[in-house]
Amino acid sequence: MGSPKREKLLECARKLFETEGFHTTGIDRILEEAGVAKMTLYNNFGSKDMLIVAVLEQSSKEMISRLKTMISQLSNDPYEQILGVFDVFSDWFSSTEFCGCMFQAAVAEFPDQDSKPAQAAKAHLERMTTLFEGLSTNAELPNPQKLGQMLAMLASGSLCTARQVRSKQPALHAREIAEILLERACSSVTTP
Amino acid sequence: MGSPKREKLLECARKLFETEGFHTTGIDRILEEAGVAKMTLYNNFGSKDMLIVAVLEQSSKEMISRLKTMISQLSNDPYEQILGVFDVFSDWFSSTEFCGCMFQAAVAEFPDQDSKPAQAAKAHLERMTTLFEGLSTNAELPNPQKLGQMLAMLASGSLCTARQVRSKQPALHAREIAEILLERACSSVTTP
DNA sequence: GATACAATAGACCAACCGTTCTGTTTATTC
DNA sequence: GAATAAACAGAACGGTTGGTCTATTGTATC
Repeated sequence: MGSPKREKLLECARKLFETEGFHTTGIDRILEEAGVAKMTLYNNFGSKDMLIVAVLEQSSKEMISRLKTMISQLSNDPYEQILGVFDVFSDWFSSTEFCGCMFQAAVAEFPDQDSKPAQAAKAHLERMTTLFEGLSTNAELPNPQKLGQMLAMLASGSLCTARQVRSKQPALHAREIAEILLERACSSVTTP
Repeated sequence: MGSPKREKLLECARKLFETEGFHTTGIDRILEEAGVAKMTLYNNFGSKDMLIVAVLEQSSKEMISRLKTMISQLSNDPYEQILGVFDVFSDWFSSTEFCGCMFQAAVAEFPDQDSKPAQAAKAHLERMTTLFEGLSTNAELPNPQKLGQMLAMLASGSLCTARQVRSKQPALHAREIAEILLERACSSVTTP
């Protein structure tokens, strides 16, 4: 399932798409960076768009699973794990490599919602929402679905703000808001 | 200051950029839609990028001023006016024309932060933040700067979520969170 | 050593891009 | 009515794009 050339292609494409955008980075740039022939790209992925989709899908799954392991390392308490997501974001935003969220970029660069890249980006949003919803359920909070959507929106907001201001502050603010949100949800169920 | 041809160009360009993206819509599409000769574009704006900048600047000023008048029509209370922003968003998201926030799209399509379009998009974010900060100051809430940043982030989150789910729900959720935030900020100053 | 397969480099393609240039038409102003 | 300037249509420009084709090279397996 993953030939070394294919992996190299995915890795370089991801890096370039992340830093320079999807439309702006040409096929040739990717090939040059990966040290791979043109036909290997087309044999493996079929087209540039499908390469983009493959990059998005791989990145999404990788990000979600990494997020899950990192927050589970931080705490066993699902309540703390929710806040942990924003701690992970905080570190991410602080790193020099950070240049915004690929999936938000994909949504913007492929306005046609029916296009494959746009659908891949949407799938990621749903995974993030499901992640938050699951954590809210584990924390036995009321209305976990709504809370999941709110937290995912908060995460999106911090991501797209961080892209512009290039600081960890949006993550800190989002965490603070999430804390208030959880506190309220918690007290609404423990006190009448 | 604004020749009719120039206005027509700006209007059509805005519509096309909004619905189909900046890179994807070519010069020729805009000219065809506006019924304008190529040289009029280059005489008025110099380049495609500068046309984009002009569109972004005009749209930003228009949006901010429209937002201000709409929330002032809703209420005189700055507290209610803050929430009013999300009511305006709610209507916006519900409309069939809604296809996401131009400025977030610009940020994604121009990853180089030093590029003119990216700077124009950043200027808009600052205007939004300043708007919320001003309203928070008027409402005599503590730490209006931080609150302004939080509310702007909330607005961004609702915008980029709405682009994907195409519903008013993100606006409703953001409004609810904003309400909680204001309530807390308010009580922290009235009660010890 | 022969066969088969994968990957290579690089020429090649049509299409499109943003931009410039040319020559003509229209409208405004004196 | 002449002069000036703006807008026009459209050809042409050089460059880039995603994608295809060809012919060659390496590398396994039998």
